[in-house]
Amino acid sequence: MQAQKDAVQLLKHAGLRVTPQREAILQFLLDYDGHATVDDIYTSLQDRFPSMSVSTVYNTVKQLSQVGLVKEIGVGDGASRFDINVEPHHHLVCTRCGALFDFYLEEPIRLSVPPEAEGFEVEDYHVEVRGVCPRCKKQQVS
Amino acid sequence: MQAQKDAVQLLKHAGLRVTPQREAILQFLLDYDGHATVDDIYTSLQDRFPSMSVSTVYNTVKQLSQVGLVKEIGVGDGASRFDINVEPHHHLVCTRCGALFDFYLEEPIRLSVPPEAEGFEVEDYHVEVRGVCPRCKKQQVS
DNA sequence: CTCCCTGCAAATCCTTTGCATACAG
DNA sequence: CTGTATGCAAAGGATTTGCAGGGAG
Repeated sequence: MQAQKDAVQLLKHAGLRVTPQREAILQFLLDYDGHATVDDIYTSLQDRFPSMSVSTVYNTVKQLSQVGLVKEIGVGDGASRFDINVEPHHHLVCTRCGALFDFYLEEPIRLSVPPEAEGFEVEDYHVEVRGVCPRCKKQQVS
Repeated sequence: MQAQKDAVQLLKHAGLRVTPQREAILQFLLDYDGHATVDDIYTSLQDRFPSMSVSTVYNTVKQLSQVGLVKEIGVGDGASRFDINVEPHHHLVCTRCGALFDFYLEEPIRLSVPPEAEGFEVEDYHVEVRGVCPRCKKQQVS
């Protein structure tokens, strides 16, 4: 099976031990269309791994994100979400329903740092655009 | 006293009832140099309002941010922070020490939204730049 | 064989909620 | 007066931690 092998390879290549749980979690994220929360992962894998604990999911996603296989995105309140898309990209967040969409910047940001932060070494940045998604716009009383 | 009056005026102007706690909280934020957490506010006002409860602080900052007197910023993990600077601006976050700096964009972002989000109505956006602040850079073992 | 991962439960942190009382307008 | 804010305590959700046993390399 191609997909399963991918997860294993990715883990090995990242220098992580390959355990059934890790493989399943990574595979789940690879297949998942969207941005999964820890709970999404945990719940969805209950069938196959009834004994898997939440902390394992937390441990795993934390390590996956440390080795750069996934990206943690924490927008607004509630649970963090995990994104298999590790390319630099950003997010639209619907303030009504919480939906999350990826988007890309047409050009990189240019920032002017204040004197106190002179010399700040930028590692990464993330743009969170808040607004109303098309679906919620339609449902608005007009 | 000039400063105290400011807080009262701001509250009145925003249509909020003026209570001693609200006045103190808003005043604290006006004077605070940085981005205070609920706990910062709560702790700092313990002297003057030993009986003030945490929920009052939460209630108050929530309302202040609803009327636009402060801005809530939630970066990464941990507690939300509140910013008296309500102009559109963005933040540098130090991944080592958690320090937070304001910055401004030299020009607004231009985004390309994906087809699924066609028609997304942008209300606001916030850029979170992660990296190493000058102080932490110096302390790095070199 | 060794060390890391897992599972479990408890703990922690941040935030919200319900309700009775007190106070601003 | 009336309605809202306050204080208190308890609940809630997300995440972390400690520890013993199990499995990967």
